[in-house]
Amino acid sequence: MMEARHTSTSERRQAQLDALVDAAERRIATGGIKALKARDLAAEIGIALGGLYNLVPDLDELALRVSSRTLNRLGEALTATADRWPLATPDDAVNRLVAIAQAYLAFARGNLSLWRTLFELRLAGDAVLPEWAANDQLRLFHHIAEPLAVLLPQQTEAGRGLTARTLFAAVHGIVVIGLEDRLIAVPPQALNAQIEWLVRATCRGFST
Amino acid sequence: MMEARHTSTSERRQAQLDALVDAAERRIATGGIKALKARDLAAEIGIALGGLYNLVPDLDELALRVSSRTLNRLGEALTATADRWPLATPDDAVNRLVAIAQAYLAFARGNLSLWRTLFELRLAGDAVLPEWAANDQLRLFHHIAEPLAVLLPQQTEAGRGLTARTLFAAVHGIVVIGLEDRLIAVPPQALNAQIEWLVRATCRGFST
DNA sequence: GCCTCATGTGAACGGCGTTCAAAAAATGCC
DNA sequence: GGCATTTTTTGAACGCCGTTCACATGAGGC
Repeated sequence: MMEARHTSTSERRQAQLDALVDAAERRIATGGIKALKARDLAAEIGIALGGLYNLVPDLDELALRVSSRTLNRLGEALTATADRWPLATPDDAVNRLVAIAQAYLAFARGNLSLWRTLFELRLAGDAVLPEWAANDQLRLFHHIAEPLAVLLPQQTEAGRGLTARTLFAAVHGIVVIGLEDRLIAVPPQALNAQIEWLVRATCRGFST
Repeated sequence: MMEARHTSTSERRQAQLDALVDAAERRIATGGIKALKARDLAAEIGIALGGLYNLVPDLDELALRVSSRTLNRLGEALTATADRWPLATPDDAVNRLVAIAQAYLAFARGNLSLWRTLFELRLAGDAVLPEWAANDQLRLFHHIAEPLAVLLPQQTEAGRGLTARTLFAAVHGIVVIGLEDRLIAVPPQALNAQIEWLVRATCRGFST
């Protein structure tokens, strides 16, 4: 053991785990979740096949860790976009919502495989969602709920949360189907315009 | 060979293929696409393992055939719903669109695993979508485009087609995320109301 | 130096989709 | 019917997969 000085076992394990998640991320980004092979990963980070299971209980959890990273990068992208748009008037709110939706599309386009695995992951039977994953998601919804507070000041927090989820899901639907070449969908070059139209239309729906 | 009289080879092959797709459909409906195992299927329809590949080139195509059935049943469900709603006035059109969207949700709920495999199927690299599959999809969009013609008489056919795709994708997004227990989403009991709200809001967006 | 114990290893296991040489059945011909 | 030829069916075998576990390896305390 002991290749670097002052390196405890747990520190090395953490470094190996980081390398593993790095490798997993690269492989998913290149070849999708189907490209996550135990033997390839072990070879890439220089440990024996069985050693993987000292770092991670199974490959599903590895994909989950990659997804967590992706979700955080998505959050940063949305934050960066939101910060570029003022939020004083209702018009500002609508514009920011449009910008966020389009940033979502841009992120999905630019991180296609990683973004897809966010939703392809179906955990085995027991299906207990780790709480950190839930928190990651809640943080995303905040980006939508915030402008909604300007647009719908009279609504309750819970009501706006529901609206935020609905709006997100609708935009998400356009993006999923639009980026899926197998389906007859909104053509890729029209996606931005259609998303903008949908967001503006639903926002107009608030006032009537 | 020859167990039933006047049964040609090709007729028996067709019967076996039907039995195979039946079995595949049952297994997907029960356990999702992960439950589609070559050995189980062969045993269930009473042929040898290798015999499967006389009926179907691989399991992906089998899943595709099941998906075709599902798509057709979905089409029938939407047709039945559409037929129950008049289409004389713009108000009628909006109401019908809402009804169709909710019928889509109901179908997804009632055929969860089969409906999911419609979208989980990612065909290998070459990615040529069989034309019959494309036609199935086009027929579905017609159900949305038809009311849109009443709502947007001045628009071109192509423009309405684009709107139909966008509207479908948005509703689809709410349904996918809403029926996915892994994600924080619109709670199931609120799905109907949220879908109705979205459809009505976007329809109001047409006139302004 | 030596014992102890945590850590790392890779052969092995069970399961998967798919293939293919060989067996079996059907068909054609006398 | 009997034999040769072709078609169809069979299941053992292949290669790959995720995961496990008996064993080897090396570090830390004495």
